[in-house]
Amino acid sequence: MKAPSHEHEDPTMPADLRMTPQRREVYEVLRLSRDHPTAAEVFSRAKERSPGISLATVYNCLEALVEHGVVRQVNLDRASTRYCANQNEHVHFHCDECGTVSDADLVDADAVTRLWRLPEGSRITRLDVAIRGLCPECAKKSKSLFH
Amino acid sequence: MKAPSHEHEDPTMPADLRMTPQRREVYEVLRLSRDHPTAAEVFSRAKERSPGISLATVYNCLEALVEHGVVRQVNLDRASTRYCANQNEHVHFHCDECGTVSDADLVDADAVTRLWRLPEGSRITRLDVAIRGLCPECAKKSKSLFH
DNA sequence: GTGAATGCAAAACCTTTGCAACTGG
DNA sequence: CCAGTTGCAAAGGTTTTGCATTCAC
Repeated sequence: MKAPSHEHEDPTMPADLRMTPQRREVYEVLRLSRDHPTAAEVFSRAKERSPGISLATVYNCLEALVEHGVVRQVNLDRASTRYCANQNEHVHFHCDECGTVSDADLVDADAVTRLWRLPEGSRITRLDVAIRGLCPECAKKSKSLFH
Repeated sequence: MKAPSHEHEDPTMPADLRMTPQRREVYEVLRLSRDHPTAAEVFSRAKERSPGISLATVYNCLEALVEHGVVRQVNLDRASTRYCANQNEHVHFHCDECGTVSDADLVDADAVTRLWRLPEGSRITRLDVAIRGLCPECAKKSKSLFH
């Protein structure tokens, strides 16, 4: 039995997001990346398989994907915006030493809103948490310098 | 009895931070501001009392103050970096509607790090939390549109 | 006195925009 | 078919930098 031939119907994509080869490529790059690439990095990876693609288009595609909720933006200080296709509720851990950005999954969603004393009557729509520190590898190295 | 004349000895300032009129002015602007001004806003407020000050110097001063731990940077998405002199452990609440940025005190800092599954062996040095939503005023207005 | 900070302008950097050509649904 | 997307180059806004001058300690 063959699979149905409606291969253009990607269930992970919102129906109102017009799919172009470039958007597919940009999304594919992100789906295969675990390192939260910047727009420039997405551009250079996408160019390997789609040489004609332009940086402005990569920005356009990323914006469209973000607006449709398929991709998340990651902003850390003033550095270039990074992007990830991980749709789980998670926060970002940024290593001060090696600069890598990794995901940390949410364990207790209910407890989150009790951690801060918000003004009475305010409503929360989004939570951006960035944790900085040393990743396990760098923590081990820095420790070994002193022992 | 007069106060001692060592007025240059500001106990809130680290001894190794060389004080210049510009740094004093920039810090004073921030101390008197509750609205987390951007560098450009600090510049324009500082100019009122110190007309000779330059934007590059404001950036220099802010950098020095941040590095010495007297001032905190506030980054929200790609918007201009904002600055605050509030040294309490706190997070930032950003209203989607009116754009204001306010402080929210942290109730339980230790709990924060337990809400997410961090990589085994990682060490935390800093936590940046940005909460987005509607401030009490805007929440009230948006509610009244529907009732 | 001397290393560090200032002010100015120019550069760097990331991101957005204007526009003609093209294309997905 | 045609609104929406692309690619290019140019513009935009924020932040940094080079350098001569000035200043705080």
